Amino acid sequence: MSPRKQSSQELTREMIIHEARTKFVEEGFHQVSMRSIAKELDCSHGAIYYHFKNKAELFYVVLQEYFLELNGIIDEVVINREENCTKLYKLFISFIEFGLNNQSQYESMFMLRNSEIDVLSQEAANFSYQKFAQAVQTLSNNTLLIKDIYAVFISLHGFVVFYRGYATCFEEVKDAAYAHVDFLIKSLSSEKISRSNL
Amino acid sequence: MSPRKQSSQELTREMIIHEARTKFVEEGFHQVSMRSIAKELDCSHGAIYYHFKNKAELFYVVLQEYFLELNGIIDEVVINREENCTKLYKLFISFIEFGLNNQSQYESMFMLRNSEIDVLSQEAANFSYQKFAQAVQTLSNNTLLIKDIYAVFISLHGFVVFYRGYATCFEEVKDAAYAHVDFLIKSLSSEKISRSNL
DNA sequence: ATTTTTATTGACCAGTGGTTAATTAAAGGG
DNA sequence: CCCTTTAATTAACCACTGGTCAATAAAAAT
Repeated sequence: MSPRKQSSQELTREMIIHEARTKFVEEGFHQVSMRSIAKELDCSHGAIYYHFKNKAELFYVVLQEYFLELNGIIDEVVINREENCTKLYKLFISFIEFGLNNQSQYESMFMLRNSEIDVLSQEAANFSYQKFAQAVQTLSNNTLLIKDIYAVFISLHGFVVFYRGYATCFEEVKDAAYAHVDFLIKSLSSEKISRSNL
Repeated sequence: MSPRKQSSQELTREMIIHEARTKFVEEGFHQVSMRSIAKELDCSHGAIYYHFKNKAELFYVVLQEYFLELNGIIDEVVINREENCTKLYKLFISFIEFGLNNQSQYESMFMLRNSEIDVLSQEAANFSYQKFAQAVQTLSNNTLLIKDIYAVFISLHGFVVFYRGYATCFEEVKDAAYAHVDFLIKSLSSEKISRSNL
């Protein structure tokens, strides 16, 4: 009856991305179906496959924005004019805050395994981690061991993963977050003193 | 043609659980379909629904075993005749080891959110955590704060979640695990000294 | 005006979790 | 031993999922 719409209402890549992002943020990768996106855009789901190879590729594009956002947050903290140790603290908290205020995104960015989408975004995830590690290194005046930075990252990751789904936003668990970061910084601090024999 | 099989080859709850467990361990909750289990058992997938309300309930039963296994591991470490600090170290390593050597199970036990199965196993997960916390408390001669024990648990959790999918077993990342646990214990140790003003 | 390209549809595929009427084997009762 | 009841199973069905593709019509190029 009507293959190809009139140009005024033609589907664009941006329209799809926009709708995908909206639903993705609300429901997460697995809960959003290509058909539900198509329905919202008043088109058949087949049309989306003309613009994107598959679901993973579509959401990979959406995810890019959030990797950029996270990277921007890291930059922002480092650039601030404050004490290094204050900035370090804020960096850790900001990471957790991002994770818990963007739970669907965080899941696809750092948690999914063997699901097509993570294969694509693995590089971006790695880059964000490198950025994080570099920031920590800088803010600590290069006094930290790489493996300890890794340990911090993994521990922050654990916090986000643990509270995800249980808390709906950072605000709800900020006290626990502060305590967790305190705990990690305590370890980092004791490193500088007692570590030289291992 | 043949509703109801002859008693010699009737389906039992145990047969289903056994097959479900096998596939579950290999592929994980979401990858295993009720139909694939049925196929292996030479029955229709509808038959499984006679024995189990739904997929979540079936795998919940399977998961119980692994909660017990984890609890057993915790007990074992505590009971050993060794230095408390050695046991504490082993407890942390054992948790990571369990997580990485039982990745599919760990995912359903501690990672899934809002997927029916986690609602059922939340209680068991909480119990296992309590057991872990109690063990830590005991092994540290009650010198630790609850929130620090929480922080350790979350950080260990982070390690498992992070390496899951990337490593196929504990052995592959044991060095990183040792370093991570070192990092956490360093924080716990410094607690005892410097913590009294917060 | 005609051809070519581009975007879209809708039917289709194989798969998912889950339900249910119909059926038959087994168990229980007289 | 027959008959009824109960328990277990099947197959067809539902509404979904991601993904493909021939047919088609609008738009662009000639």
